[in-house]
Amino acid sequence: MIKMSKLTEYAFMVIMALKKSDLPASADYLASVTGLETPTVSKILKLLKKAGLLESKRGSSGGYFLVKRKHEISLNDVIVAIEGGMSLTECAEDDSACHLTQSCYMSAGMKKVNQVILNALQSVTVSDILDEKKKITLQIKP
Amino acid sequence: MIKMSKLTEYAFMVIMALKKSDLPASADYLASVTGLETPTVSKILKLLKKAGLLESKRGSSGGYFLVKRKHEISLNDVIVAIEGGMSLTECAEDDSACHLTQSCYMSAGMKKVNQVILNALQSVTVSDILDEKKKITLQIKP
DNA sequence: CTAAATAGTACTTATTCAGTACCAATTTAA
DNA sequence: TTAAATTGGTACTGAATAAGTACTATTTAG
Repeated sequence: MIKMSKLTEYAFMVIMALKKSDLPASADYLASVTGLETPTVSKILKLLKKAGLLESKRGSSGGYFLVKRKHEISLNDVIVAIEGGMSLTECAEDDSACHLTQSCYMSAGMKKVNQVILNALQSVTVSDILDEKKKITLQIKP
Repeated sequence: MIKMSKLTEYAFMVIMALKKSDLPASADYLASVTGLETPTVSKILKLLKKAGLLESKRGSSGGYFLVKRKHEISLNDVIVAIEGGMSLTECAEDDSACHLTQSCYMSAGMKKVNQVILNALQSVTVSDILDEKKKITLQIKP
């Protein structure tokens, strides 16, 4: 089964747990709210920060807080932050990644498929995922 | 990086190598054509057969042959055959797969995103991937 | 100064992936 | 009828990746 890693799933839960308030939330607090282990939450928070999705404040009463609203964070943003993105094949994003390039001609076609999937992932935001009532309508252009 | 497994990539190469003729091609022959190892090709062929994408004939001058045309085999068919499909999260296809169902509400939204990706994978055929000149135009409906 | 919290690194364990090996069953062709 | 070619199935091994854990340094508020 092709799927996102557990860590990425957890990342959505962590983002979910972050309120829009400017008060930083500690890794410990987020762990207790989500039911995940603190080190796991901590690892996720660092990756999300590195990707610019949230900021942190050190020291006592420090913690993490979102710098974007949930409807400004796409599914793709989170996937890129945690596992470096999504691409059906290596060659579709880097032609030199395959030593069979000479005998294999999937690359061009795969790129197009990847683009479609990428568009889908970019069109859906975290807030879309959380709000079950909102209809997700996607406009995919080839 | 979320991506298909190597075996799935190889599966496309193997299908590519199969001519539309009714003459069966042996695993050995397909290995030499694709540059892959025979046992690897053999494993792929068995999975593809199990999924109904091709048939086999035993004995001397036996081998494997396609039962569908390449434009009738979708990207999704191959992914399902080799690795059981694609679903961003377990919960999106099986609610019982997650013990956090009580506290996590991604499921409904994820299902929608998965549906979009599934549509994309079903809309593209093997022959689309191989023919670089053909424009892939997708009609995705929410 | 002290407590609380992030930052960073390194390590361990579990799971999956990729590849290999072997033998049984079947069919064709000589 | 016999031998060679080929699929069918299972089991195994090593490598790569993922997941979780542990420890220490750094920063900040009070």
